[in-house]
Amino acid sequence: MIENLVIVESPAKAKTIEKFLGKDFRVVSSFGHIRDLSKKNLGIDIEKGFVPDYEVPKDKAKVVAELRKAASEAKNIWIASDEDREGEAIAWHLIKVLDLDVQLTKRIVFHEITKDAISEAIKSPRTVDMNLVNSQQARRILDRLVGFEISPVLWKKVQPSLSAGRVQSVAVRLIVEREREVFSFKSESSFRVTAVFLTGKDDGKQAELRAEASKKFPTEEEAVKYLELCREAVFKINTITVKPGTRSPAPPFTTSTLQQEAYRKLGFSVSQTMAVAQRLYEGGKITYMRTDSTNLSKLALAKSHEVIVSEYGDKYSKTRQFKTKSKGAQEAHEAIRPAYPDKQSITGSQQEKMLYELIWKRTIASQMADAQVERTSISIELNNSAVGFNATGEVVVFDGFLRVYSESYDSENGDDERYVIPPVKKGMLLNYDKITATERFTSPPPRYTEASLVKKLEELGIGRPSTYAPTISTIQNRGYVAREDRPGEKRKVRSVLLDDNKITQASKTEVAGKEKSKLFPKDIGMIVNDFLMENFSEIVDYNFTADVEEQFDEIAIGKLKWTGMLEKFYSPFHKTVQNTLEKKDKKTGIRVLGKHPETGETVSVKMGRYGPVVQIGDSTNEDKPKFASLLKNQLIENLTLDEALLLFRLPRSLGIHEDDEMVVGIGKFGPYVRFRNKFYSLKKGTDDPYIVTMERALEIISEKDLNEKQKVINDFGEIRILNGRYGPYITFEKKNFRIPKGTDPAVLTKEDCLKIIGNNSKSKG
DNA sequence: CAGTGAGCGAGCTTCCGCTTGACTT
Repeated sequence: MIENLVIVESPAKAKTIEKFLGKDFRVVSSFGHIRDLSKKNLGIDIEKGFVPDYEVPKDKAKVVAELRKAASEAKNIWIASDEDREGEAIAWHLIKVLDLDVQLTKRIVFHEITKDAISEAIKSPRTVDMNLVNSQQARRILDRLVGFEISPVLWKKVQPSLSAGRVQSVAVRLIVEREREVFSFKSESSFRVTAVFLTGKDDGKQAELRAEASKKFPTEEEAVKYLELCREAVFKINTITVKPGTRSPAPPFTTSTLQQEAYRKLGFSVSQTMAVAQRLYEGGKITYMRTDSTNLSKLALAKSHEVIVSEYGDKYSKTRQFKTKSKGAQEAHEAIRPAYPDKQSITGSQQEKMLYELIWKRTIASQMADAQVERTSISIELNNSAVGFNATGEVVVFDGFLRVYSESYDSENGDDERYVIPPVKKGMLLNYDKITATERFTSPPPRYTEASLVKKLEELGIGRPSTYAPTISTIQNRGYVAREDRPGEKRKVRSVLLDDNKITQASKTEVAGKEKSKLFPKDIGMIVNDFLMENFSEIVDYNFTADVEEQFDEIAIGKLKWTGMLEKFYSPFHKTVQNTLEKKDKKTGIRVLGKHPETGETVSVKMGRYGPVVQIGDSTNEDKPKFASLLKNQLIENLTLDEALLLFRLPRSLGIHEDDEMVVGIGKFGPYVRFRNKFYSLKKGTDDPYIVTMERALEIISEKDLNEKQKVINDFGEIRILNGRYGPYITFEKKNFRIPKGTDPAVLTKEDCLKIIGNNSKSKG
């Protein structure tokens, strides 16, 4: 018999807490929820008043069995799941599943994982709060109703296996709407005039003063005119203002801000960040990584203060507690911080080190003094124009937290480099060194990255720290959106230069609209989004979650009955579902592009069985309609008639070579030549499938055939030695094995190969 | 891997949030 059994949610937390509690306590973990709505069917008896049908999922059976055993051997049972809606529900499910006594089971919560906080919690146990549990049940059931009633509508009206949900459907909506904004955006250009002035040379030294004209010029002509004025002008410093300013550090990391910064500073994807953070957490190096709180424990505040004072001195320290701003935050945990703030670095993988250092810096910086800056603005007047120049500069007087950390932003143009203004005086006359008018283009709103999408969802109060990464995976797995790159397009940028009394006009090309790892909607995502907007606008409303959250909060304080809340939501919702099923047609996103210029047949584009497809003609005619698939980056939404017609020019025959036909086309992996049932990729950038000739195709074919011949170094039947991208290797039973350095692969015998295979499998297994 | 677009029908898909491994490459 054990005296006390404490159940927490996470095994790593269990380990830590057991150390603090001593011998009389055994601490075990539930690994999150242990019970959920039945997987089959809806799992809710609506007629009886939304009675949930709970079951222990297969993968939790073992955990539950172990918990049962542990519970039966303990005198007192303490449930220390998190202090939020989900945590309270976990506690209640534990009581139900383990057959515990509601009154005798002690419910406690830890606000932080420190010895003091834990001993304090043990002193004041309570019982489970059923209002809070009911608000969780309402949340769970509402999500199930939304997901399991709308998804089947999509299977019928759009495509099988699709899904809709309170969170994912809004995430898709954001991406679809942003793409449409980008698509309809019209870029405008204007000319920005910048100057480099030379200050007077009192002591023989000339300094450069960079400034920008107070006005932009809409046309090149106007810019030239202004530069002509500048050529004759006398420049005088009109005003100088110096204003002190401060900059404050950002709060410590939450899940969302960690994901954003790790993406911007380290290039980690959202799921990568979570995986690395999980390892740091399990290794006891950081606090829990799924949190919406910016709160730091007293211990962390004190430790950080010590570190800052000893490393940087007293005046760099400023203890702060940040208020969590995000909507719907539940604050069951601390912010993400180093477990031991005095450890500036750790051992581990490169990624672990980098992420840890980021967390350390952010935490420490949050406890440091404001930076003091001095912002100088200078205005320069011209004697012959009302349009003058302005120069702004910033000097850091006291670096404060900047010494350790400065936050990154998503903004594309990195104009925020700090510029130091040279010493100047009011009334000083300046000569120009050169003045440049450069064409600037307005840019469309930026497409979402995984990280900026998380930020937006958090702002809307949609999703939770534990679901940001999975949600982003889901909408990609369903094919609604994809993370893609775009090469961008070249455009001409004009400029006018005034130098040495001469005005010259020039232009160069730059690449605009280049994208790296951005979220793009796919056709099926756009079709599903439009379908949901038409039929379930309430669910995809940006405020839907916030509205229901308000009601969950009322349930949690006993002001609203959870079944009543569900009833009020469900009856109109269910009617909409049935109405949509009965009355709405199948949605294919069809667009008629026009008439075929030669045959006059209708050309349309839509979602077909195997993906987006262009169709010429229809089945009412004598001739069967013709079909062609869209290319990878084309969308149903903005395909033109010309682009559609071009798709029918492929695949095309190049003619007969040695009795066999040679065909060129575009497949999943780009343009190809097919000959004797083998596929040969065309060279990117050099070969165009629409104009490539048989002669060139033969070159490509013989090159690849030669490579393939060279690929096999030796063939022993099951075991083969091949030349790969990373050098020679052995392949055996679909597994690949590296050949030790310094070994000539050509002389290896079958026995040698078996030895290498044996060694490698041992070290792995 | 690089196609497909005739039609029928059975059986399957799906949510959000809380937790980690167990899988394969």
